[in-house]
Amino acid sequence: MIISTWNVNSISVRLPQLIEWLQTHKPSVVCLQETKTVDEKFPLKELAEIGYNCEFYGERSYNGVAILSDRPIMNVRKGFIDGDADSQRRLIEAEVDSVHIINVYIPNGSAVGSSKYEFKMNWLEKLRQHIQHNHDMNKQLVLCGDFNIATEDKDCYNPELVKGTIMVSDAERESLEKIKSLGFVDTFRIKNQESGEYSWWDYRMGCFRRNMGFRIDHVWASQSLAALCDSVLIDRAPRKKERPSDHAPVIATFN
DNA sequence: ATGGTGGATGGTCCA
Repeated sequence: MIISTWNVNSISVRLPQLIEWLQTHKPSVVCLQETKTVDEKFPLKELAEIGYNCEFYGERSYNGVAILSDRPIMNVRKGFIDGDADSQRRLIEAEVDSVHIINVYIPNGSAVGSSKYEFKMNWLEKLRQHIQHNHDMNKQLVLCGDFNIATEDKDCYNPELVKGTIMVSDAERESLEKIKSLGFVDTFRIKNQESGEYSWWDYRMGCFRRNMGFRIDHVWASQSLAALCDSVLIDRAPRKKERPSDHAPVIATFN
């Protein structure tokens, strides 16, 4: 079973690339972030034509998440249960073949100390409480998406240069670690301890060409599911295309 | 310290 995640930065712009990518890799599940479209305009038919069911939670211009699968998507939930913080659509969850999937687009946070940073920190705490109250870590559970946090120094291109800034600050990492300590494993790190593998590169300053990136897109799994993890790959191919998303897909394969 | 680029949108906001 392949479970993947991809911040597409507009599903309407990226639809041809997404369709090609789905047909190449045939993932059982792909979690999308930054779809940037209202639900009425989600390209349901085009994706159904290539055999994918879709559940989505979008809004105009910003944010938006979706879960696509070639299998039935069950028990879909959108947003936080208490309804708060739903002004931004960043969370969708479902079950596929008895695997519980939580797809998140964690706020970017702009700059440490800004109001958006405060929103990010609050959202992280809200996510932790949500998982603690609504999920069973003893089940097969996935938390994946664009986390907008590089968890270790080796997950960014120049740790000294970016130390303490957005996506790598201690407070962000600690808040994310609290979620991880509920019982998640970073599947990418099960078999790969190397630095220099990133999932996001800024469009500006030729960052991709110079591999100035961050590994901020993650597939985390509960212990029982992580034990079945075969491989995790960051697929840089779509990032090399014309008009790419600034993020690369992450592909996790489970037995 | 600033700017660079890309998407949605229709003058800026967000990343």
